[in-house]
Order: sequence, then C-alpha cells, then structure tokens
Amino acid sequence: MRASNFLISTLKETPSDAEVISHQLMLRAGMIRKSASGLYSWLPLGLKAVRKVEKIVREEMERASAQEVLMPAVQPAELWEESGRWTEYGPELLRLQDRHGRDFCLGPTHEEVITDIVKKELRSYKQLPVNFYQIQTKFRDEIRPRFGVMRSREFIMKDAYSFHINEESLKDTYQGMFDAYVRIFDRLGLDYRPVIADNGSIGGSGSHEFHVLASSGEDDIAFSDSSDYAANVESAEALAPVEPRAAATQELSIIDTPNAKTIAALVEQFNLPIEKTVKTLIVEASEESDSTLIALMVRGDHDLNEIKAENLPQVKSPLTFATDEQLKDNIGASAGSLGPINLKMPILIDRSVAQMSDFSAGANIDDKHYIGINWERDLPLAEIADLRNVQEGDPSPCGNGSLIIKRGIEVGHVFQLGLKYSQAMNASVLDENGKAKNMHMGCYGIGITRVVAAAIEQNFDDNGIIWPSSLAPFQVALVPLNYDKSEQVKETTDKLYQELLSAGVEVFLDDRNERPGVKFADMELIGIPHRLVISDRGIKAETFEYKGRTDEQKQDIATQGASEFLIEKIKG
RNA sequence: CGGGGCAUAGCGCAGUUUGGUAGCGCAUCUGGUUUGGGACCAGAGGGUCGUAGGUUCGAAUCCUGCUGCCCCGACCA
Repeated sequence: MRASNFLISTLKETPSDAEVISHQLMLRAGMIRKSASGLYSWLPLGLKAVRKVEKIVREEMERASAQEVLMPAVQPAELWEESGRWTEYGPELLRLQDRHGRDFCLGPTHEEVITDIVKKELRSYKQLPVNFYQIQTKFRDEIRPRFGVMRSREFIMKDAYSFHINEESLKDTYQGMFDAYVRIFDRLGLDYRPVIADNGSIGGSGSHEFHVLASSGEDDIAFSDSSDYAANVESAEALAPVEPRAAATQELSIIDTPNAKTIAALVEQFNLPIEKTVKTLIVEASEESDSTLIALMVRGDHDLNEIKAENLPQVKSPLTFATDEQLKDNIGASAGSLGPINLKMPILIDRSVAQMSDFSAGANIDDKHYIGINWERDLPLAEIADLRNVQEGDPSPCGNGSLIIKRGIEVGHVFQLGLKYSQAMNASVLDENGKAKNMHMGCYGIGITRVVAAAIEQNFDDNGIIWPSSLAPFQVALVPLNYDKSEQVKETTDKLYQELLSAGVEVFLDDRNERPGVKFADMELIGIPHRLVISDRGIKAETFEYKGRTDEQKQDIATQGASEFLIEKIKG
C-alpha cells in the first residue's frame, strides 16, 4: 500500500476527551473517529487491525470445529420474551419498533436467535455436539460508555454457541474452546490470564474469563503468589480466617455516637480498630424468605461482594439496597446506626465476621452503637456465608500462597450455560431412547474490537503504538527520502516495494512528499514494526537504514538482500 | 440515575469575571525556499461562538429552557 492511496490521518495533539492511552493513540493514529457517545467509525488503518484479530479468531474457531454463521443484528422481541430476557435484561437492551409497531431489539448477544435456529434445525442427538460462531456487531446501551472502543455501545464480537446432549459433552467442548482461546491470545501476543469467573445463578463450575493485564483495566483479578490460581475478584472465594474466634474480654455496652454515620468516622472518633467493627447492610430478601428484608454483615475494613450476595438464595436478585423509608419502617433507625442486636430480620454474616469477638456495630437506635459484642454470649451466631471481596494478602482459595490483586481487561469469556435457554425456549432433540431432551449449551465470546484497544494498552511508548506482529496493519514501512526529486531513490524504492509485495509482505510505502521527521513520527505513531529508510546517501554506500520499532539503534544493511533481511526480521 | 464540568474554525485552546460586533497555535490551500527527526518566508480560505428564547441601543460574554459531550459516583449503613 502506498501512502498516496491510503488515509493517514494522524494528530499531533491528543483530543482532550480521551482518557486512556489506547483511546488517545487510536485517535492520534487515525484508527477510529467518534460519531456519538460509544459509537465509533473504524478508519482504514484501524480496520486493518480489527481484521487481523478476526482472521486469527476465525482460524482457531475452524480448528476447534466451530462453524461460522451470521445472525441478524436486529432481533424480534418474541424470542426474548420466550427466554424471559425481554423483561429481565433491562435498559442495556436497545428496543425499537418497526413501521407496524412490532417490537425488536438490537442484539446485545445471540443466545435466543441461535437457540431458535438450532431447535428448528436439529432433531437428533446424533447431530450433536455442534458449535456455531459468528463475528458480528453487537449493541449494548451501556450506562456509561468510556475509554473509546474499550467500552463502547456498538462493538464487534465473536460469539459462539455449542449444543450438547449431556453435560459431559458440554464440558468436552468447553475445554476445547478454552484451549482455542489460549491459542488465540497466544497468537495475538498479549499478556493475558484465564481467570475463574462468576457463573451467576446457573451454577456449576464452568466459567472463565480471559483478561489482558493492564493497569487501566476495569476488573480486579486475584492471583495466588505461589500457584497459577487466578480469579475475578467478583468470584474469588474469601476463606474464613484460620485463627479461631478469640474469647470475649469486654462487657457489652452501648455508647452515644451522634457524629459517626460511617465506619470511618466511628473508627476515628472512638479509636476503635477497624477490624473490630462490622458494617450492616440491609437488602431486599428473595421471595422464598419469610422476611421482606435481610441483613448482610461484613467486617468494617471489608467490602460487600454484590455478586456473591445476590447469588444467595435468601437474597433478591438483582441486589437491592433498602431505602431509608424501609429502614425507618422496619428498624426505626437509619443507615449508620445498624447492627445485629435486636434486629428483627434474618441475618447473614461473612465468614470473617463469624470469627470476630469484642466487636462494635450500630445499635439499631439512631446515634448509638454497641461495643464489646460477642457471638453466642450477646446474640446467637447468625448464618454464615461468603459475602465479601477478597483483598490483597488474603490466603489464596487454592490453598497455596496469598493473593495479589491486579487490573485486567476482559477480552474473552467462556461459559457453560447448561439448560437455561434450551429449557426456556424448549430446544430439544430426541435421545437414543427416542425421548425429547433439552440440549446443554455453552457460549463463548471474544470482544474483537476490545482486543485491539487492549493490545495497544499493553504495547506503546512515548512515540506511539507498538503493534505485536500479529496485529500490525503493515509489517514494513518503506520510508524513501526525496522520493519525488531523486530518480534513483524512487527507482530503488519501487523495486524493493515490488519485491516485498511479491513475497507477500504487508508493506507500506510512505511516498508522501513530507519531510523525513514527519514520516518517521507517523510511522512510529502508527506502530509499524519494521522501518527501512531509502536515501541517496545510503544508495551511494549501498546500504539502507533499518530500525525495528522497539530497537534502540538504527543499523545499516546492505542493499543487496534487503528483502530477505526484512522477511527474516518479520518472522522474528 | 445522582453529582460536577464543558460546548468558540478540522484539532488544541484564549476571549466570558467587567456586554461594544471573534483571536492564537497546529492543520488546510497557493507561491517560493528547504529535505535524515514533527521546516521557513509570504499570502489565502475556513466560525449562524451547541440550540431556542429573553434582557439590552448592542450578547460569545448576562438570564432561562433544551440538547450534546466529558469526568466522578452508583459500596451507603
């Protein structure tokens, strides 16, 4: 490709609304342009990177025996009503009507459509297992799009759905897809980790996320410092402290705490160790509970894990905190003075709370707290559950070492869905006994456009993007100096360009009539891995100047055999 | 959804406090000089100052409504 036929639309200055480095560089390099909040156009350069990701993903999907399909982006409401998600999904689902007033949505995901197809097309267990994938535009009306294409509303995703006669077959394909994902992210050259993820209300053991490690990531990942255990903090188990509960040493007493509405204030004003305080959070109970509200208690220095909480059968999902009116009506005290003593509702306590002694908590009377509370002496021990987020330094749930927390960008997710959709939509095949059986399902996603951003987030320097070879829009930049004045530079460059093209090298010829500095800066910003400078001076000495994008030093190479040299470099 | 901020040329910004008819840098176009790290000189084009209304002799500037964008929060007991 010649620069004269290709849109190079680089910016010297960083647009002020771009916050993370990948967004800034994608704008500056002319990869993307914004149309509206969370909606981006991909310019030629950016699209090339997208296509690179897609190609690798396609190859590995085919290798894993998945078949490519293409489903509509606009989906009928009936399918979503059938699965129950028309009402469940919430405002992220962009709904629209056609001219007849019929309801549709822009697909945020395609379980409904694929399940509908499969239930209509497949009859027999002999046709299973099957695995279909597509690479397609999704739309999610995100509450807050940000970070450019990292969290946009419209994005390109590879999604795959597998169907099975039993759980064993599902697990088999799940492992196959897991392995395919490992291959994909290896080939993309990213620093990533598969991590154990929340499987929501579906249960089972089957869900992993693939995270690219980057400080700008929106997820916290917990790693063991001495094994390969890694889990999303949302789903990392918080173990009970090893030390048994200490014996009570203090009397239970009630104190006035008029200005202590928060744990921090309580700790500060009364000089209490924060590990001796508990937070009491009142949430709505599930329908199977006798009570309308339920109390959740975690240690003062711990954070409630909402996912763990709402996965508990006693707790309403989605997690809904009690309003101030509900607190007043049911307890008679407001948030800031709540605690377990004399609380007329079910209580769930975190494992670490169960181990506490001589602790303090609100008295359920405004502006009063109890101190010196002890389980079994002052009140019966409440029901124990894992309710909190793990913290750095906690023992690893795998039993080896302690946890380190790092940030990650979720670029892939593999998930054993089980029977959720096949039951709701009655997708079945006949088994070997001629009986209808709902199919087990798995789903597997990769955020294609997010991968592009994540790759940049992990590979850049002061001069711009440093593409991993697998994603680079071009492998080689030819930078001739004085291309339109010097006949010998032009001839030499054109000849080399043709040679590389015939060898199948993705080569970019910067034939613009720009000064050298401009070309160098642009090629570096765009992140082309290999650069060759062709100049009169070099030709006279029978050399070209080569520099790899991350090389410290330039080097002169012989004009003879320059293409071979470059091809070797590209191979790495 | 709650809180905060912003909206002036393609991009980055000044001008708004104190009302007087719009400016700077980059980019673009023309001519010339330059050509190994984001050149220089001369000239040119480009703005209903987000939008609708109000106040005023006069509004980018003051007031009101609306829209868009950005940030923070949505963990509070």
